[in-house]
Amino acid sequence: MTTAPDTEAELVARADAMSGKSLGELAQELSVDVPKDFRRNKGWVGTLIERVLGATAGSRDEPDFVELGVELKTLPLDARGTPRESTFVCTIALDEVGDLEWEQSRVRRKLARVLWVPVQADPALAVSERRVGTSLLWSPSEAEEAALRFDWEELTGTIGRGDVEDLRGHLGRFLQIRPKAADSHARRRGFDRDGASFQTLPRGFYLRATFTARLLSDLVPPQAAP
DNA sequence: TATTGATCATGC
DNA sequence: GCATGATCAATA
Repeated sequence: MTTAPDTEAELVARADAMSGKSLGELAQELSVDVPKDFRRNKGWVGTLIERVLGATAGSRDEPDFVELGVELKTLPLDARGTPRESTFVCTIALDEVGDLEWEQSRVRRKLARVLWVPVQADPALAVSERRVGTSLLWSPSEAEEAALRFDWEELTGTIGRGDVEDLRGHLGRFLQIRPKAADSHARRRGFDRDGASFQTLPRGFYLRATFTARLLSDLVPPQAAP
């Protein structure tokens, strides 16, 4: 069990030491089995990287590195180096988010400081052969935060008006709301237009891949066009 | 083929 | 049940 890093510098040093290694190598160092695919192990890469870097495992509503206030997110990249998937941020308290301000939001807290860890996710590569890239310790720029805030206010405003059922995945420029549940039958409390409590599908905030792609393009200059 | 909606495992 | 970690897979 790796101990938690004491400083951001130590965290970054660990991330640098990890870059270039394959998931197979890292799994072997930790004596964990490598699945053939992620159909029944969807969080496997994230959990593996957590352990490598010494994040506090668990399901608490806290940053992965509590002392540092840093959140860890892996970023699955396709063969071109572009994120393949959106990034889950947090679940939504549908019965209270309408009363919150952006400053108090879980989205803002979660994204205040993030260590992005790119990992190859080209389906043509065997899981154990996929390699970890160069991590990026990131905080949103003013422009990025303003953009996220805009989406957040629009989306939570819809919830606050009692129109949660109008929320679809296509809403939101960079931040979107999609189901986040065990299955489509899951239910949790929300409020309708009349303020009456009712049961609805649990939902979460996700960052679109276009947003995370930008972060990486700031880190790695684009290759010259062929 | 990009995206949205659905789903899987685990800990407390 | 709800939080954590996400990817799968049907659809547009």
